[in-house]
Amino acid sequence: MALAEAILVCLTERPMTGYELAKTFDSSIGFFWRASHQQIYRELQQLRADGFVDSKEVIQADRPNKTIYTISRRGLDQIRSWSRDLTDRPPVRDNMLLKLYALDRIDLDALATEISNRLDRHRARLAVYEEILAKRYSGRQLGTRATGRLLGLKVGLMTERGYVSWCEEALAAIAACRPKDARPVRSRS
Amino acid sequence: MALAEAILVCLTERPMTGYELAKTFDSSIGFFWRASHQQIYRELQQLRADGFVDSKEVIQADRPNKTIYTISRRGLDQIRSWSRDLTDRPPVRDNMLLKLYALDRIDLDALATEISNRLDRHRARLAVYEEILAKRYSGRQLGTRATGRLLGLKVGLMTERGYVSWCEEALAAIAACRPKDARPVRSRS
DNA sequence: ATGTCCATGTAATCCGTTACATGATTAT
DNA sequence: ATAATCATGTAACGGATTACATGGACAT
Repeated sequence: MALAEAILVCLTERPMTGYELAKTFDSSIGFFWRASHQQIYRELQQLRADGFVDSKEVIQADRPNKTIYTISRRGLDQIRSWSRDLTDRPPVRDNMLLKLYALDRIDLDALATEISNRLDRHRARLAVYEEILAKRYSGRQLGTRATGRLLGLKVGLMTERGYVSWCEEALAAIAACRPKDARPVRSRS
Repeated sequence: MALAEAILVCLTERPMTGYELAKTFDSSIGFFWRASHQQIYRELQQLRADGFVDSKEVIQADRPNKTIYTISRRGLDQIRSWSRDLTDRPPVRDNMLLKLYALDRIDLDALATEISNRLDRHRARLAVYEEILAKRYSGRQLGTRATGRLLGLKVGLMTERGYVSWCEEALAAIAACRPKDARPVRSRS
């Protein structure tokens, strides 16, 4: 299982609490690996038991106490040894593709709405990636770490760009499947 | 859960046994939704209990008996009503991207091997998709069902093409991270 | 007053993977 | 002989999702 390694990888950046990790899994590393706070707290117990992280409780006045986790030497070794396991691409399970596969049996309006929602999300995500690209990776010499981040970012850019244009094409193709229906509003002329 | 609907969608094509369904989930529909035979047999029990499929046992002489499943009226309704649930993109969890994110902490040779393996797979899958495109969707008028299938195929083509060129770029970038190492064989000149 | 942020958890359920099991037929 | 194909399952485990729970601080 790789949730453990995803957390360890985060902690190579800096020591963090479970809460901060959970937030990180909603943004940066979350682009590659999704995890909820419940998963993270559970896994942190395990990582501590295995000696991959050290923990230190910090008593706070106004706020709840917190526990800061730091990656240990054994944790770093674990990342390296995990990196030698060759994995395959993750399995695909996408409702939208399933719906397309049965396009003649489903509600086309609902699917059009779904694709349109996704189009919005892909555009928004693409904008985020393009901003990161411009701000952090423009025309500089990159070290190993930054090279890896940039390659990951490029997977994201490629994916989002691909889906943006695919969604546009799909919406047009699905609209063409219903030539008899009234088009969704504003087709009054 | 959508495994149920994935099976129902398959059964809109024709009645099938669990075994045939399992094979289908290794090819055509398996490009969009992976499922093992154990999952399928378990789910078929449930679908029958819910009245979404009808089953008929066929006694065979030379071979083991088999059970043929047919989608029912209620099953078709279920597909339609499921198609109205708006879902979001599936969560990403990819070891390879995680390794990239920690490129300075991992074994670069192992990652290069992993990416190279994936490159082979992406090329092979792309060839399959291109053949399907040429054989089944060249220059004809398409009905609703075929339109959906073609749109799905295009997602596949886009994905595989993107990854093929990304893998090539990534291998070059990772090789450039180790300028001091002996290049993997045949760098004798 | 209502909601968001900080900060951490437990419990139940569902889903997917891996391993184990059987047994005849047909192809190399 | 050996492997693949046909055909169907059970059992155990582990990971992910969803729901529930607490409670103060601070902003609108």
